[in-house]
Amino acid sequence: MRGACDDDGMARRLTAAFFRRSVHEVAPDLIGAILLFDGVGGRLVEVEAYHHTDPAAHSFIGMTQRNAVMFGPPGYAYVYRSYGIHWCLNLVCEPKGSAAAVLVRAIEPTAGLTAMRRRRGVADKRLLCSGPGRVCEALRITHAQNGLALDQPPFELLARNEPMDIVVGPRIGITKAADKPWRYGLKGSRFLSKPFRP
DNA sequence: TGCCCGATTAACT
DNA sequence: GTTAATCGGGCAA
Repeated sequence: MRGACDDDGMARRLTAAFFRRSVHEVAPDLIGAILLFDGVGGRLVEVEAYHHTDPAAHSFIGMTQRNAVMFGPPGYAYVYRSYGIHWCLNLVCEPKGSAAAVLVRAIEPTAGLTAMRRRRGVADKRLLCSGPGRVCEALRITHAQNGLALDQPPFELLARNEPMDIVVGPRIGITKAADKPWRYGLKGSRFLSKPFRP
């Protein structure tokens, strides 16, 4: 999948076709893409891949009320409650039925900094979106956004227009399949939720 | 119905 | 480094 811009130089909007591929192709291709919600957001610098054959995935046990969106078509938001406190945003991938998704773990803030600081209650730019729960608080994403299409407002998702230096490592905060290197990040970014071990 | 636990975070020592 | 906060999902009973 080419990550370049359109002929007219404008950033390309990511649609379902972008997501209808292996979650392990989509995840690294998302690094560097711009994710906005109501105009607030920035550059994706850290994501993780999940798939229904993966014991760590919510979809591993089969379709339930909570994970139903994961089993639907690609290009939609799956939002779930984490630890009874936080919200986490996933982008559904692969053809319908794969129940695969990419977890958004960290964003480099570029738009709506004032709103993010107000919502998060912190001033440090590095603490605004460095973690899946922080991303949702900064962008004000909750269960109300579960099932929304990613290629239309209030979401806006734009492809990166240049190659990125991607680093890979084990996923964070899981106990099952913890050895799988399905965490992807932008090399050298100061906005990761945790550093990648060399 | 009850119990256990989690794709987390912030505030501790 | 450790731990409390906080609550819905999933499953056993």
